Amino acid sequence: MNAKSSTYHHGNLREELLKAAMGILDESGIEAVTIRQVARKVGVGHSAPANHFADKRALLTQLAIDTFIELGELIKRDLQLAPQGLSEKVRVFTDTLIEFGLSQPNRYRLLWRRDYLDNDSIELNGAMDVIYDALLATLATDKKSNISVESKAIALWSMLQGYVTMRIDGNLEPKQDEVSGKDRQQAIVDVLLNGLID
Amino acid sequence: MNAKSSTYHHGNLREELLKAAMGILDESGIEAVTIRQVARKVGVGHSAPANHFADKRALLTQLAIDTFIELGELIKRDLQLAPQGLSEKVRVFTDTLIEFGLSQPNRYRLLWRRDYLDNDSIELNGAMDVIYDALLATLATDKKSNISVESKAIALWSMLQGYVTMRIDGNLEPKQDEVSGKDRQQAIVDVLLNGLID
DNA sequence: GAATTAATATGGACACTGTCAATTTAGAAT
DNA sequence: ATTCTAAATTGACAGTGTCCATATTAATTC
Repeated sequence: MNAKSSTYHHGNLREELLKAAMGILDESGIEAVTIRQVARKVGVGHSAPANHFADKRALLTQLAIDTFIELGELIKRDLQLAPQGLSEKVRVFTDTLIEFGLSQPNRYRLLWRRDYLDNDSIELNGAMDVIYDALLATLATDKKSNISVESKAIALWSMLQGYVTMRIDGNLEPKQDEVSGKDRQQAIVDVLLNGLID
Repeated sequence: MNAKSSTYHHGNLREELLKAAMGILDESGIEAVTIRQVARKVGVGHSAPANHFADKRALLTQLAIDTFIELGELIKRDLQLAPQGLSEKVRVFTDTLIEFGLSQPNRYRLLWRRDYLDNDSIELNGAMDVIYDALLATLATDKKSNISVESKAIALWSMLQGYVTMRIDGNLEPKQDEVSGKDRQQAIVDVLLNGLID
């Protein structure tokens, strides 16, 4: 009844669990996110989370949804501030996404760990579509029409996905391009914009 | 002593464990590959594998090494048979890699699951380098020199990595390009070869 | 306001995991 | 033959996700 000791019913457990889980994810990676560990961090019994998340997958899916939303907001904001040209917008899109991935590696990784997520989640797919649609809309202004917008989007999306994953996993050094001296990420976007060969 | 009943010392357990583990991987995915399950399948105690693999990571790493070697052989063979032109060779490289990924999805996925693998393994990195070097060697014949070969290789490598992953995970339908009518995988290589915009 | 119902939290249990330790077996080396 | 060593065994431990019966509290109904 008093302000302190209403301990049994937490009142806000769902949010607290998500916050704790996200903290563990950031600090120690997805492997460290266990139901029991999250419960311990919040100071609650190991079965309490079951009232708010059907299973571990549901909890992780919510984390992924929140992360997609966060990333989508960033991208939409940066795209609006970007210069008008297509290549400038493409660069802003890639820069924002790469920057996010490198600064929040564990959250970014979670986005693609479909083995841990509920792939049929409407919310999850919707939050991802927001980002993909922003890319489609950007590329739709292109005049080069012998290849569909979809293929262009998939090409860029795929390249980014692969690049960020490899950078995060330490498979790729953040070196500069050996010829142009530009950042590697700028160089590979150049390749896509201008083509691989003459 | 007789041919049948020398049960205690298996004699060939390491190979059998690898075979069984690969079978489980193919059938049920990496999550299903557990030391105990593999041991059960071979018909041996749950601690027997410890004599041949220091831990689960070592076993999975060996599977990944074998898979990289297998894929490397395919790529080298197909590249030799390919026509001489650069874009033709690039297409053979991508086709072989995508075909492998789609037909052996669980093995392909394992290759990039660095959280499950011993990333410092000389053998593992060496087997991967064989493939990457083949790509570098192919691209080195290009005359377009305002971007380094490394950046080109990373761009293509990244795009393939992302594309196959998304295809395997069901994130991408195998539809044809909406304009050219070509296969999607051919279309995105077109994007890379010819550039995104005019 | 009292009684009932629904939501939420608890601790115990179960089957599973990877890994460790002590023990047994069998082949190899001396 | 005896010793040594590699390879297998079973048992144990701590950890996991999830289910279950129980306890507590909040909300709803009468």
